This record gives sequence, structure tokens and C-alpha cells, in this order.
Amino acid sequence: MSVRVRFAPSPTGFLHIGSLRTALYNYLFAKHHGGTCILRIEDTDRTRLVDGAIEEQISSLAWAGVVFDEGPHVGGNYGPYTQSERFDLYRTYGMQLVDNGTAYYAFDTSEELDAMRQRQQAAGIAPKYDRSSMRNQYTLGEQETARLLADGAAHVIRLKVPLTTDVRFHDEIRGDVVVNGREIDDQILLKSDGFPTYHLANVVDDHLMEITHVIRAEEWLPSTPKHVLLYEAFGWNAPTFAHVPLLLNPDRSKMSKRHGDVMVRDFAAKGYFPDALVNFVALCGWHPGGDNEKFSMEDLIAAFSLERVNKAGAVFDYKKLEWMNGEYLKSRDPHELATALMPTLEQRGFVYIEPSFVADVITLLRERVTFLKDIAEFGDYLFGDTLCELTSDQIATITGNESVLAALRAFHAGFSAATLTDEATFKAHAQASAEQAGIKIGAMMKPLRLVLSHRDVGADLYRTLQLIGAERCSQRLASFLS
RNA sequence: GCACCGUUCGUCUAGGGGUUAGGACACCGCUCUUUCACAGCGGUAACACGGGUUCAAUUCCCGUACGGUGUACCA
Repeated sequence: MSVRVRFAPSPTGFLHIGSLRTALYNYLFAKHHGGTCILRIEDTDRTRLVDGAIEEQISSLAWAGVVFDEGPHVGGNYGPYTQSERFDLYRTYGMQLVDNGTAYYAFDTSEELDAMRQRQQAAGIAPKYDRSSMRNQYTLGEQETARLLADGAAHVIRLKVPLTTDVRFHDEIRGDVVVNGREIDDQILLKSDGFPTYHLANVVDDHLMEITHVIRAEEWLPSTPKHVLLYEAFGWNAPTFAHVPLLLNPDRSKMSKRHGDVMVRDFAAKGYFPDALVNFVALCGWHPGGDNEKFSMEDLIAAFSLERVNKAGAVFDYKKLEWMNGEYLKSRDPHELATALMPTLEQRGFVYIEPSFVADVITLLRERVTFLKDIAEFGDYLFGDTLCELTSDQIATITGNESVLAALRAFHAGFSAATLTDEATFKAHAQASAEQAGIKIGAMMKPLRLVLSHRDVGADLYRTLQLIGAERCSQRLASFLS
């Protein structure tokens, strides 16, 4: 049987980084096994829908390289892939359970349910639907139930959980899990608005779409027994379950904003490379063994297995992610990077710049920054002639010492395009200029850098001057010295 | 509260009955260097605790502690 997995988000907002990882694991698992990866939209909570969320999530996923073989946007033989378009299906299947005695009608109002929970809390017992005292098919009797239904009374369908039998299932990551029936609530399957809850819709769709492996976040582990019960009630075989560990905040709670970016689009906007993010996030909770940490999508697909997914949650380390991004920045082809940087440069007003020049600048500066777009800022003195303001400290560094100024004048005086033909010539000229003013070459370099770039730090000066070009260097020296 | 899941350096992790417990990020130091970086070299730093089982346990079992998740007509 070929592998079929699904990623099933709710369109309630932007794509969360944790969701990306769950989607990624599904994708990797499917591709590793030559299987099918499906996108299904779980929009059964009509109150939480967010406009445009589906499109945003799909595009965030696509940005990261997670694409689907089936889904609302690409079609497939198991559609529709949006649950609201499968509305009638769930009622039909829900009724099937009522008919076979594994689910039942209940008529309680939310106030009555609240009161029940309060009573239970006061009595110190776990809040759970009390089938024997609430208003449902069993306490009301068949006749009254039929009458209420005929009157169109608001009602829900609840799962009839066996009172004391153990529910057991195997999780690929966690092993065998056993939960006693008395711990499991009579979950609502069909809400009074006619929509299914997650649990019903999820099980029905996973079965109908022939899902073989349910790979989802650990937060679903506690409700899995309900799903197992549902499969049994329908007489269906349950898929294989695999609950992946959570992504965590530094305080080890479930990852959320507050501690940093959590939406995939935030990472994209910040300038992370999609493959760096994917590489990093794949390694949060999974490791193929060995010392390698760089994995392309192809590598990940080849290496991925559920057996090597960890059990414990992983704190999301933004620092290490930055390092990872830097690694990608350093290993990428400069010409490709130049193309990617062009829009940013244009935004900053640097137009008519040769891509090959940009590539040279990237090669020169990329070891010093984390993000590609940082180069537009960090190398502004290379791209344009409007330099940032010098601080008073910086001015003092240059003009505070008469010898330094003398060295700069000497440097300027003998400076020409020929000075930059090779590094030795440049060095010799700088050396001579410093000596003439009676200072060491080291004492002149920083002031020289400041005059030409208005920055304290930067790349190797010889290469920097070369890229600025002899003419612009001369102009900058002249305008400062005058 | 109850249920479930988890616990190797600060963080991500490798490992696995006998190891100097390995790597990476971060941090510190050194080297290189006109600066900042990069790179190279080196360093600090971990098997939560208590019982078993065993010749031997960080590794297997059981408890405890701690943490997380769940406990909705949300997913």
C-alpha cells in the first residue's frame, strides 16, 4: 500500500513555524516513500475563519518548498479537500454512528454544561460529560428524543465512549499508549450548527482519503483515543499515528510569539533563506545521526524516517538559525544572490547597478552579515555616493591627530588608479604615506576607511577601494580633506 | 485536580550495559589581521533524583521530582 499523508491546517491565521515543521515532516515522509502528500483545509469552526488564511498558508508552504500532490489548490481524486465543502458527508457518517449505537443525541445548552462542570469541579472530580444525568437520548428516552427532534430542538451528536475499557494504540514515535475509557469524554461529533467537530471530520476524511499515516503535533496525543474509538465505531482500520514533539519557547512552553517570530512569513520578511529555515527546522526534533548539519530538501527526503524523530520538545534557538542562514549565505553562488538582492538595492535608491558588481560586493561582504539584505545597508558606500553621517567620535579619530591628517593628504596626493592595480602597490603606497607623516600604517588605515566609507568596520581595504573605484576614492578624499 | 507525554552540556543533538559521553550553536581564550567578521586552534559545560536488575548502568525496569500538552458545540 502506498503512503498517503496529509497536512491539515485550520485557516485561522498565518502559517506558524511549528505547522511548517509538521507539514515538512509529512512531506519528507511521503517523498521518502514515494507516496502522496495531501493538503486538507479543516475549516469546521466557522467562528474562527480568517480571510485569506488558506492562500497565505499555501504560499508560505510553497515558499519553504513544501508542495502538495493533492489539495484544494491542485485538485485530486479524493476531493473536495476543504471540509466545509464536505458538509453533508459528516452528518451522514455521524448518523451512521447513532444508528449503530456508538453515538447519541444530546440536548444540553451551554449553560447546562457549564453548570455541570462547576458541580464536578466543586466535587473535585474531572470535568466530563455525565451521560447519566444530562439531557440526552438515554435520560430522556426514545419517545421524548423523537419528539424533541421532530420539534427541531437544538441538539448535538456525542460519541458513546465505553465506560471502562482500555483504549490502546501504537504511536510510531512514542510506542504503545493506553488510556482507560473512563478518562475519555463523550466527545461532541456534530455541533448544533450542523458542522462536525475536528474529531469526526478528521477521522472521516482520513479514512475517505485513504490516509495511511497521521503525522501531527504532540498536542493531539491526548485526543487520539477518541479517534481510535471512532475508527472502531465505524468498523474502519485506523491509520498509523506519529505524534511529533512540540517546538518550544525558551521557557519550554509551546512556541508562541512574545519570544520572537513564529509566523513563517515573518522569517521570510526578515530575510531567511527558505532552505536554511527548512534545514534548521527539520533538525528541531529529528536527526539522521552523524555530524552533518547541512541538508538540502533532497538530502532530507533521502534521510528522513519517523524512527529518528525525537520524543522531547525542542527549544527554538534563533541564534543557531541565524548561524544556519549565514552558512547558506556563504555557500550560495554570488551571482544568484546578486539577482536576489537587486530589488532591495532598488528600494534603497541604488539603481543602474551592474549585477556583476553586486556579486563582487556580496563576495566581499557576506562573511560579515547574517542576511543577504544586510549587505545593502552594510555596503551602502559601495553602491552609492551618499555616505552616512560621521559621528563626532569618528571625526575626532581622523582629525584629532595632525599626523594622521598628514598621512591622508600624502595618501591622496600620490593616489591614482595605478595605486589599485594590485595589492602590493596599494600597500606600498599606504606604507609610504604613513611613513612620510611619521606614523605607522596601522594608524592610518582606520581613518582612511572612515573617510572612504564613513564606517568603522568593513572588509579588506584594498578590495574595498578597488570596488569603490579610484575616481570615487579620490573624490571622497578630496571632499573630506578640503 | 485528573490523564497522557517527556527529561544527555545554556540550546539543538549523537551515543548506548563497560566510552577520556561525540558534534553543532552560544559563550570564553589564542592565532591570523588595518577594523569587524571569516577561518583555524583551544577551553568552560550534560546523562534530573532514588531504588532495583546486573560482575557492570547514563543506557533496561519501577518509583519520585520537575517540565510540557490535553482536559471546549477550538483545532
